[in-house]
Amino acid sequence: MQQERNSPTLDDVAKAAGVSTATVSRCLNLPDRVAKKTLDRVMKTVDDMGYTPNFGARAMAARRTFTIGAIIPTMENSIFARGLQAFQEELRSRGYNLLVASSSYRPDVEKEQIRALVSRGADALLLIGYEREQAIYDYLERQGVPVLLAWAFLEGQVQPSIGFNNRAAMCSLANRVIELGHRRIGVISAITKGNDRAAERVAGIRDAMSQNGLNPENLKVIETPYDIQNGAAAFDELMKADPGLTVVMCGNDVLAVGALRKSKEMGLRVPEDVSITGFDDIELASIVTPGLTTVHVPHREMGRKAATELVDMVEKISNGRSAELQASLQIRDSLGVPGMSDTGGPDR
Amino acid sequence: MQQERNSPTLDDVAKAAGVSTATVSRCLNLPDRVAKKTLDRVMKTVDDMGYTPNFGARAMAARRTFTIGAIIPTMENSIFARGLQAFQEELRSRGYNLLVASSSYRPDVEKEQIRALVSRGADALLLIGYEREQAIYDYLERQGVPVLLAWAFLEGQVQPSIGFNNRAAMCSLANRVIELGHRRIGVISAITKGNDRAAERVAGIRDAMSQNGLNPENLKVIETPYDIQNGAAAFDELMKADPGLTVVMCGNDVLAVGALRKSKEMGLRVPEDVSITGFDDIELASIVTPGLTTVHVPHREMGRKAATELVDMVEKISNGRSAELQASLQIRDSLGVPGMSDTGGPDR
DNA sequence: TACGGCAATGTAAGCGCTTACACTATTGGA
DNA sequence: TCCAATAGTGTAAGCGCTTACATTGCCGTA
Repeated sequence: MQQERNSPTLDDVAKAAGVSTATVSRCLNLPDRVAKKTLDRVMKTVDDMGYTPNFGARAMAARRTFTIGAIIPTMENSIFARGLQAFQEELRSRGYNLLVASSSYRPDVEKEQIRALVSRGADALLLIGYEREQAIYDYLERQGVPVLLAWAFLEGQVQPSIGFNNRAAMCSLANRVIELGHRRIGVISAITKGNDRAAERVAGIRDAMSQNGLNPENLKVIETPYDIQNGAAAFDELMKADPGLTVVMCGNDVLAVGALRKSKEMGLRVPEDVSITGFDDIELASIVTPGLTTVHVPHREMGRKAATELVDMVEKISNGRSAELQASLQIRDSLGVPGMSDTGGPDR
Repeated sequence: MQQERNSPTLDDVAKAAGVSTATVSRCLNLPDRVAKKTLDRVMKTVDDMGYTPNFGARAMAARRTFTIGAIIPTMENSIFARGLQAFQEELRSRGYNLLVASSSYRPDVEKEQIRALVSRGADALLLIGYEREQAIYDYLERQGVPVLLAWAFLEGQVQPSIGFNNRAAMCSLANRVIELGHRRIGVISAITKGNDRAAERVAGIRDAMSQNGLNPENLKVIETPYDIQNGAAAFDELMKADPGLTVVMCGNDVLAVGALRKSKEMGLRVPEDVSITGFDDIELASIVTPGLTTVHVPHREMGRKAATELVDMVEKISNGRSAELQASLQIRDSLGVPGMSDTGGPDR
């Protein structure tokens, strides 16, 4: 069961090329410290032998990996995909690699993944959102691993972060909703426990209600895991509990798409009978019919900025600067004025 | 610029617990070879110090990583997400980890990623499709790294693979299309160069044409990269070049969704004016309106089987068994009979 | 009582690499 | 002509872990 790898080592290459291991190593890492002639000969040998350096050994000796780890809640859906793509591209252009892990929105899994990435020698870590045990931040500090948070930005937090204000963004969408005349609002949120983004978004809706003289207590909220099916089920539950709802605001586009689909099944027209809004502006939002009114998040910009900042942190150019990006409303057709329906508005 | 990590090492733990490094290592890896009392004391020390083993060092000493690498063409879209998720779950239950990389459908990038994963000590590799330089297989063989291919299955290939017959699957969909009366078929395919799945799918359509007495030469094919926008553009081009097309078969669902959207913009009704089909049956396929008729691929099953087989290969239980899975037609509303339109069919 | 056997632990040799330091030519300036 | 500076290369000490082998102490048995 012992793996019998006989891949060539630095030593093998050195012998074959008739130089010392130091020289081979230099050819690979600091080519201009080596005579052209030697370099050519060594590189040819490297190619001929199909030599690949052993990452573990290299990391151990050099005490760096040029690898940055990122832990996202989910790979299966595309919320983070675009941002991560940009993150990776930027990282690569700076000479770093990306190691991704996903936590399935589970704090215990995230913790495990953090240890795994540290164990693998990640030079720094990108994490999503603020909310996690303090012990984790302590651990990371002790290990000397810089961390940057993304997809969230809150004044006065200790941890450096690149993101936007989820609460304010959702509040501004809710204001728009209320402006249009909606009074009876239902909410389908992701599970807020352990997920500050989700919690902040719901809070943003309540803010808007208060600002407009509505009682936030009246807000009906259903929490459910990130999944189209769940969005559909939640919509059903919400509408059955209160058929007078004129708008259902969803914590993310995926839930909103589920709601949209369910509304169709229930024979409700959107936005005539009921309006639906999302959050994130993933590609799907522009594809469904009607197009989803949502909050546009600057994923790519966030990914790019996070990458440059994190590299700066690793290279001690910065010791962690936060940046707030702006999310904007993306108005499409799924949000309308209440009471457009022939069957009579709820407030007649 | 030198990272001054002072994270505790095995040695530190050993000293603190008053035992040798060997004992600490055993506590971590073979707990039942250690006296209960010692074990408890050591584990407590490990916890207290926040010790995390250094993966590189461990890999080097143990000559195994319990990590399996997978290189997929893209993370951004969800074709592979579901399969990969299942792959990972199964891997985890067998005590292995997954390391993912994406190649952006570029052979050179894939090659680089393969080296990177080998360099990181992957015990085995999962690759998509057959088509790549022989040199890569040779390299992997020399390195002693088992490989399994997925998402494709072809008789008589040397490499073990878990997948389905793309050609036969698409052929069966095309047969259905022709059965319904379609004669003028347009195709939007992914780039076939370096992508055997894409090429096989187009070939499958030609097979069906031959079988039904149509001339495969007449098939109009546009190749374009995997992206909704591109699908839309290709649809536009196809329909402008030949407005008489009654059906556009797409190489995957993403392109099909693009085509669907474009058809709407062009004022063409689906399937009355033109039918559209996809391939893969990603979630999106059931969400768009009309629902996409497509080929259902057993992603999860494929991921699961690939994981068990790959682990068996690493553990020398198997030296590579192939398995063919069945893809099936998923009939929805985007495929209809030609000439349903009031505006007159092409063959009036 | 003596001793084989076993359980628990320790000792130390690497695993494949980087890099500080040492060494040898070579070069150019005084 | 001599010497300092410099370029090119080699030597060897680890980096943090696993594991074969050696050692120790204990038990049960003859």
